[in-house]
Amino acid sequence: MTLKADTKGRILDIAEAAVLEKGFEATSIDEIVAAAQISRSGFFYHFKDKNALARAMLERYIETEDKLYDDLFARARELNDDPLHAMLIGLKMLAEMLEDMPEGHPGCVIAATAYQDRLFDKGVRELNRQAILGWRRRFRTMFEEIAAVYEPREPVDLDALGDMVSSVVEGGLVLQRALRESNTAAAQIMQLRTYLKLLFANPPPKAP
Amino acid sequence: MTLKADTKGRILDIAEAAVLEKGFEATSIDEIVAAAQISRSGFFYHFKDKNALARAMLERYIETEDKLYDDLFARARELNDDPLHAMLIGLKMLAEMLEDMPEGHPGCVIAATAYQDRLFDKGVRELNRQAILGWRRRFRTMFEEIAAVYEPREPVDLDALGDMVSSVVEGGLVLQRALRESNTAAAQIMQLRTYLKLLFANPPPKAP
DNA sequence: TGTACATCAGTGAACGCGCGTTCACTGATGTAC
DNA sequence: TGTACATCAGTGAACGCGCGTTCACTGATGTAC
Repeated sequence: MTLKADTKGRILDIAEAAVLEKGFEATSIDEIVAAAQISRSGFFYHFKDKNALARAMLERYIETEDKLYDDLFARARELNDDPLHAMLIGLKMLAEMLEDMPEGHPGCVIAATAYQDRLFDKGVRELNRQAILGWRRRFRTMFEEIAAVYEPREPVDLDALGDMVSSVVEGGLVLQRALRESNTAAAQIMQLRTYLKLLFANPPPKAP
Repeated sequence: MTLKADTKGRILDIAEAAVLEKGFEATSIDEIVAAAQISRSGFFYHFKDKNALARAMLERYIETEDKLYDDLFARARELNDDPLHAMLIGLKMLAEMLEDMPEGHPGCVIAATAYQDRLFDKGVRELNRQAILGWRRRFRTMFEEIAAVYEPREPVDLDALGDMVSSVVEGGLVLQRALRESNTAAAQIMQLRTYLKLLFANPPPKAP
């Protein structure tokens, strides 16, 4: 990994932005290498074919997103040790983050590839699937912790509730892109937050 | 519109299915005409170019979806004249409909094109935008009616709540596609339903 | 310190295939008088 | 009822351009002895 160049990372940045605007098939290697200021063969030095680019793009995106969630909810937990309040703080921070992006959040690579999955091999599709399942587990664990303290007011499937974080983000981003607004996704996260407040409104059974 | 043929409708059916699997650019006119059993030039008799296909596809999809919402929530309202309960019944029916599709719901054309919008002209993008805004208005009106009877327990932005129906459907479908499950979207709608139950749980102020 | 070789990060030219689109044409059905 | 013309729903061949991929090659840097 050279300091100055990092051509591979540059290619991935360019590809990601282009894929979110036009889709994978419509993003040509020619346009990528032109923007990255290398030759076509330079591209094939880094990626054996176009599918390898898709896989690398997804792997990097998932890693980044996982780390973001790790950091964000860890910080939230530092601010308040109660699992419910930590979750509410984390969602607020997530909403603020999305709203503060100058050009609006560009969208989610997972959603983009989910609607083009026949273009990719089984490995890429499985990567996508595992990412979503990972988020389900992540948030389910957090909701279990909350439900152990605050009894839910309505019966609730914790897997579905875990999925709801991803679902609301993905749905919000679809709407935001289609509307060409910049705060739709943040508003949807705030709705989820209100839902959780109402769902877990019962005070802890035993206050020490 | 010939009875036997309806070639144009057949083309749109085939194109829609293909676009949801691979995206618009990767769906070739050749594969469409092969499936529709006409020649390439037959395609260009019905659509002046590929962008016209996209527009027609979206127009038809939006019309179908609007009619579906019209029918579904009208039926729900017939079953219960209370606006809240009608909404809850409507959402349940929507969830059941999604869950009962044998192959799982194929996905939403709006979402697919939202992540490929640079491929289309301004007209198509605006069509997309207006569809989402139409759904926002539709559901906002219904929520206003509900809020006039049941005071919300938490302050809530009714535009965002209106968007939430689309958002949860879109998000659920993204997850469902990525997971290759068939009931994810339905489960998300049921979460929204629980949210609404909690949000509008206060009984009507004046029972007659 | 010098030399030999290996690896890294590319270049430039060429390939053939598939794509969207155009064009002149056609046979069946509908309409005017 | 017959004829002339128009419209509908296509066909078949050809077009040129852009795409992903391959191949032989290269100059700079790193490593072994």
